[in-house]
Amino acid sequence: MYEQGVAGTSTEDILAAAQVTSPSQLYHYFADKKSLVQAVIEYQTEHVLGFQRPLLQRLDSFEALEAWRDAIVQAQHARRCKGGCPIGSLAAELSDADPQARTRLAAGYAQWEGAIRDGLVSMQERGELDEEADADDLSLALLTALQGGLLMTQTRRDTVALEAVLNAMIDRIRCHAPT
Amino acid sequence: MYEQGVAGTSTEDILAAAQVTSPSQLYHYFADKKSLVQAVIEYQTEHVLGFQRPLLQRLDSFEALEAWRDAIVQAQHARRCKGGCPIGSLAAELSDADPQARTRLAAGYAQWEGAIRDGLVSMQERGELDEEADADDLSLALLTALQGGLLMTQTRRDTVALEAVLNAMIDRIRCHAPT
DNA sequence: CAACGATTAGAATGTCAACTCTAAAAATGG
DNA sequence: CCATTTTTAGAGTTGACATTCTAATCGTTG
Repeated sequence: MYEQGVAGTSTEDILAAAQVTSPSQLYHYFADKKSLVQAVIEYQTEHVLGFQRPLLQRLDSFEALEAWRDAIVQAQHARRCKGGCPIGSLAAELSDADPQARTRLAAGYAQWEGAIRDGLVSMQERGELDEEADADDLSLALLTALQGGLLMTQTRRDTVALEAVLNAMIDRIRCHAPT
Repeated sequence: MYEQGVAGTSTEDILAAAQVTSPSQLYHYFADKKSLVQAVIEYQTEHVLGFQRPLLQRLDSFEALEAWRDAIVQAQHARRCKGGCPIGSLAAELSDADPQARTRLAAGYAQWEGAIRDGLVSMQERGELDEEADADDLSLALLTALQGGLLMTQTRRDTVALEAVLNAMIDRIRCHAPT
């Protein structure tokens, strides 16, 4: 579903990917495709946060913030700029069509945003960032910029736009740095 | 297709929207659905640029930049935060699946980016913006941030994230303002 | 080992979507 | 106004896809 989209993934594709022979297995564990998609959203949210949290939890300096940026850019290169964001791709396809999916995707974004905010707050606690900086606002803007960067990466097949937004946002955060 | 996605739009939906009774009409003017989609991409690109250009061509001040931001936020509210970006929605759905579509969408983004850059350059010419500011870089980052903002708007059903990125980017550009 | 629930096969069904075909109507133009 | 091309109707074909059904197998427990 990440590679071909939800609509572009048939039950047969799912069976093949799961190395399973009969659709009855699929329908034994999932009521229908929609509830399987819900599970996919949860799975991808875990996947993304599993990748992001280790990087965000040690946000103690601007170097760490740049390392986070580099890891993301690096990951896109590794998949040859295909695929975009696992959450963002689902969000674009499902937000308008499936209200339950939308709710779950919004929750995933909220978690992600929270992880970024925690990182920025820890930078504030260490004195790397001005106490007056609005961590809520900056984390939301950073995540949003990242979403745009990943979409542009997917369409342009290069990470130039992704690097441009992330650098712009990091520079903006740096405006709030002390000293 | 903007409302339901390309995959979610059937030939019958198209006939109904075009107030046409027979599929033979559709296939008289378009070879297949894929080439119709190509036409949709071109149509939406024109549509977006038609909305953006008037705002971007008179970018002579930060007030004008803020007016651009406000018009976008306003437009999202008008459609109750549904739909996202007409180009971005297609980009997310088609970039990986249809190489021709991807190329055309990337070209659409390039045009849009160019329009933003022209606006920033005109600000430089009027002395509102430092000559040393990298208009290429800023315009790409601004468009990318906007794409993320529109996607987040669609999923969150509010424009908070959109406003946060756009404000962040405008503030960053303001760092390059003289005086 | 018997009985029962959980799991799996695999064929089958019904729906819907993309596209085609034949022929009729409508426009065009000499 | 006739001939030719363009456009439209509308039924029909084909294939794919989500889902279901019956029955078989497997695992577990008394």
